[in-house]
Amino acid sequence: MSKCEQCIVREFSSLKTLNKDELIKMASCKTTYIIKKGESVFEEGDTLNGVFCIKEGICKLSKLSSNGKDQIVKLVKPGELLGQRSMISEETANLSAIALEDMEVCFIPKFEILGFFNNNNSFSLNMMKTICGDLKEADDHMVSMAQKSVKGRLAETLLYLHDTFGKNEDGSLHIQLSREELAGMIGTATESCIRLLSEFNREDLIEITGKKIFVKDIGKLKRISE
Amino acid sequence: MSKCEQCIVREFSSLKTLNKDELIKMASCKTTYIIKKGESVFEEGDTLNGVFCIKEGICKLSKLSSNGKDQIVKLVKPGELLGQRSMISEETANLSAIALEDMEVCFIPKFEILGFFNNNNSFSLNMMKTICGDLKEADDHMVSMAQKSVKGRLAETLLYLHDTFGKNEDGSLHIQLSREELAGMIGTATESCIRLLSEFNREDLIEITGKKIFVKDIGKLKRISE
DNA sequence: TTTAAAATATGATATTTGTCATATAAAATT
DNA sequence: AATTTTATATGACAAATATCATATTTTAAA
Repeated sequence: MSKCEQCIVREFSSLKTLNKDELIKMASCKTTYIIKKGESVFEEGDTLNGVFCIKEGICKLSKLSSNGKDQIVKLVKPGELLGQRSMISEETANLSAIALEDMEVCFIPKFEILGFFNNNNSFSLNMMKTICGDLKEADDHMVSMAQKSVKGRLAETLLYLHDTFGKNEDGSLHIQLSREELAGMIGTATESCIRLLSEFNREDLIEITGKKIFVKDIGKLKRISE
Repeated sequence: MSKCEQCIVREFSSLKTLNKDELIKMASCKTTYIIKKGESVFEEGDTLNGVFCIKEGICKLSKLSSNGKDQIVKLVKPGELLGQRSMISEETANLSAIALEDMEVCFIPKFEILGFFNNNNSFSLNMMKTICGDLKEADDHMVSMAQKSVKGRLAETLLYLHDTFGKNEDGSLHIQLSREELAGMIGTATESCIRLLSEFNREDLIEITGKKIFVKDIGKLKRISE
């Protein structure tokens, strides 16, 4: 059982407000899991009796739409928590969490989190702020979906991936999504997504080499996204 | 200064977890405002040093998109609170709140709410649950926007208005939006919205008499929305 | 009441996007 | 290495949606 005190990712989530004793207590309750790429941390409809803290690996939060397509609602990075919403609402999960890379996550049981809520006000407030941040993101995302063209959404998403997950040494986007997943993020058909990527490539906004995507003209992409 | 204890709408929001003393304290801090139809409670970018509790009247929460159109993100009813997100995040308002009917709202200052957070755990938890509920709604709404056709979204929205705000005595939808506002809810051009309403009317899914809309075939609308 | 302005409605047309078919390339399996 | 499966790519076409023009109706204002 590793010590939570020393875990670097703790710095990024609401868990940073916990004191030494609370961290020790948490370390004794937590369970660590390895989730392989493509596997789920949890799925829509699952009951979550706690939250997951991502130590390593990126995952997608997606929802199956009534038309049979998977919409990716959000990408989640190390340091962030998963499943707070369902746990707090006492509802089953509204989204599925699927690993885009091999992941390492720690599960922290509900009673532990509720205990922190009761005894540590800055923890509650911090968690509330995080959820409020998610809400703002979701509202903004909704407006994009409703008001922007598919092309605008693709440009926006490429910039988001670039800014949020960074580049590899060769300059390509660090995060590698399949065309189907990218289409699932922007809410369009896979073929449309591929077509627009080719168009962006032709117009030198990006460069495509196999699975790798290089963002070449941030300014123009920004203009297209607006 | 009216007493919050006796205010019926208190029953519907997180404020229901407050005890008698807290309510008396709140009553002495609050300010009541009358907002006429079309006026704003607050606008995008405003700094909110507290929350508004809606005593009467419905309002829309909308955001101006980069294409110049207003997207309606949510409608808010009496009993609900406005502005919690911005207050908790300590950010300026992300959305504008505009009255769709004459409204009566009470403003409760931030220090008061933060005091309740500190002293009343069930208040914090309840507020957290509300925000989590908003987040779930927003995620679901986003998936609809991304995956459904305009027709599906219109059907969905009509059912939502029907189920959430009810009917007048004559059977027409209680809430009356302009075609432009309805288009702003479903994220489409006003003309497209009008055209589809006419189509629904022709196919006897709804009946249109001037501004009044009568939902006639819930089953078919449900099918179209999926 | 008359006039002006705004909202609703509809047609014509252009653009965007989805669907289906098919080809090629890449990855996984035998 | 050969074969199968899956992912990517592109063309052809259909369907959905936006835009622009204009008519009509409703509402607001003079």
